Amino acid sequence: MGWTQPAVSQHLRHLERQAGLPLVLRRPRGVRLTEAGRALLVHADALATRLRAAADEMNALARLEGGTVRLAAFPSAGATVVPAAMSLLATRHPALDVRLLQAEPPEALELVTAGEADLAVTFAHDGQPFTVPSGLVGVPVGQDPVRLVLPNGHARAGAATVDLRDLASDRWIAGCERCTAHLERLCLAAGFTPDIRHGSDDYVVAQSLIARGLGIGMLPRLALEAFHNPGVTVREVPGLRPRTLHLVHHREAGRIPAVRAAVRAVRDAIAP
Amino acid sequence: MGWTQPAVSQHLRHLERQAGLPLVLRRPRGVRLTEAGRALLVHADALATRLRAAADEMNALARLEGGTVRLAAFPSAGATVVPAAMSLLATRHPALDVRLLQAEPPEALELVTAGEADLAVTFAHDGQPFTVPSGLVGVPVGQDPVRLVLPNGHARAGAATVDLRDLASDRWIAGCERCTAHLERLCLAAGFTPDIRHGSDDYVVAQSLIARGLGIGMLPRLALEAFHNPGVTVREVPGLRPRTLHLVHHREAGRIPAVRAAVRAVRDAIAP
DNA sequence: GCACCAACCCAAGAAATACTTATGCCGTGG
DNA sequence: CCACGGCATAAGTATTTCTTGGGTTGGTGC
Repeated sequence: MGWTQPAVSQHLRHLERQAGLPLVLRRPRGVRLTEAGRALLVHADALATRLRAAADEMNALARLEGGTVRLAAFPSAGATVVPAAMSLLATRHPALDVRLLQAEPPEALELVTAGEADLAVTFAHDGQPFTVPSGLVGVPVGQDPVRLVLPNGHARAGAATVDLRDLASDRWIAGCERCTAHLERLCLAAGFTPDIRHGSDDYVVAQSLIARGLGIGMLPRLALEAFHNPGVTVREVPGLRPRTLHLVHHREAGRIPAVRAAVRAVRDAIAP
Repeated sequence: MGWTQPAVSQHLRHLERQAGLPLVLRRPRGVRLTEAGRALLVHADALATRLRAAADEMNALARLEGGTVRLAAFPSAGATVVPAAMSLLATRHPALDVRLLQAEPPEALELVTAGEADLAVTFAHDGQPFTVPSGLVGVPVGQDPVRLVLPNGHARAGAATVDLRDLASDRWIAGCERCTAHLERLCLAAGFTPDIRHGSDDYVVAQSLIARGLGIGMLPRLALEAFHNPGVTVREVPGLRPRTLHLVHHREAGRIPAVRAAVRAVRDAIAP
């Protein structure tokens, strides 16, 4: 073990003092274990084995040959970039256990705060302040353009691009709470108050309503990548700023290999 | 645990450096274990449990609430004082496991030397040098008077005591090797060479031979306590020195509680 | 909004522990 | 008889570990 002989002697003496028993008998050619010594050796071997097991497990976690990372993502990400990222992770670190929890950004942040998720995939619309609960940090990982979604055959569906002001008299289908707020702000800037008739944060539901001509709406590209109802037409609105995607985790969690790997994978899935 | 807070912090930092992973995440109201931290905690708990088990076992051995002591004893002791001692030990330390190995003194010493017995019960006749193998120590624990054994009806059986010189023309039954040597030395001192016809270190055999009138012999009191053939008469020989009983163990074994207890018990069994 | 408090970190020094070097003893074997 | 293997002891040094006395941060109560 790279120790000198007196070091061993002193350890032994110390052990014997503590045990209150002789552990070895000194004999002509070396020492011989006493009954107590043999008993202690069994325990010592077990302890050494356990220590090694602990070190092995720490190594495995550090080298991503094990461990778990829990992702909280909003639906349209959970249907697009997150599966892509999970696929990347599966090839890079086959033993890493990745778990997905579906949650809209506010709840996703709560999950991370509560320690029930390691990483949240969130978004913020342009103009919305991107704030995270204290103790968490967020890193932007990409942008997601917002598109206008019209029923096929809508008056403006023929043009390549559409100006918001041309839609002042349309009926609207809104999305989640924050998306609705964003929509209202945009329309206000364009000089009108949108006539919101329905609301659903489910992009399949929203597209069904739109396809039936019950209104028009705005959906991010990710949602349209996840699902595109053939009854709707997608158009760009010049000047419409994309929403920003973020990854949020505990301030210190960036040092956890599993979290780092997940962050990298999501980033790579968004911008290959 | 009686530690100040920085001490804990430093230990934690050290552990994290060694593991290469964060073990806790610092949060508003205290820390929270990471996955690695939880994994390590499981190992730590197991280690602590094992350590306690080891300490408990050492304590049990030190307090004689367990453990084994192996006695090597010659037959006449094994039939008398050793069972008495074992009985004492059983009441004093019910959990102590006492094991008896039968062996004449020379082999008994070998057993102790070889580590196959912890304690040897031996004897030495007066005048015989009491030497133990180096590394072992012997403590005298009592004396065992040697008696003359005659067939009932022997010419000298009528007297209360008998002088050796009156037995110069008798036929003799000898015992073990060392007893035979002792007998020859005694007779030589009395002025004759004994006519040894038979030899047996088994005191039952020897008494059977004597009872049949095939010779006379000398037996220690312990042997006669163990067994007394009604066909023989026991007489004292004035001036005949007793043999000395010894306990022999490894030089350092005196510090082993089980051995100490056994020594005490044998001594108490001999001289209550 | 401010002060306060809890919980943690950091740096430096003090205390305790662990290890090494140097030496000695004992028993064995050539 | 001497040399050597194997261990013990003593003293000095190195290292580790703990405490003391500072901060910082973020939540909480007035």
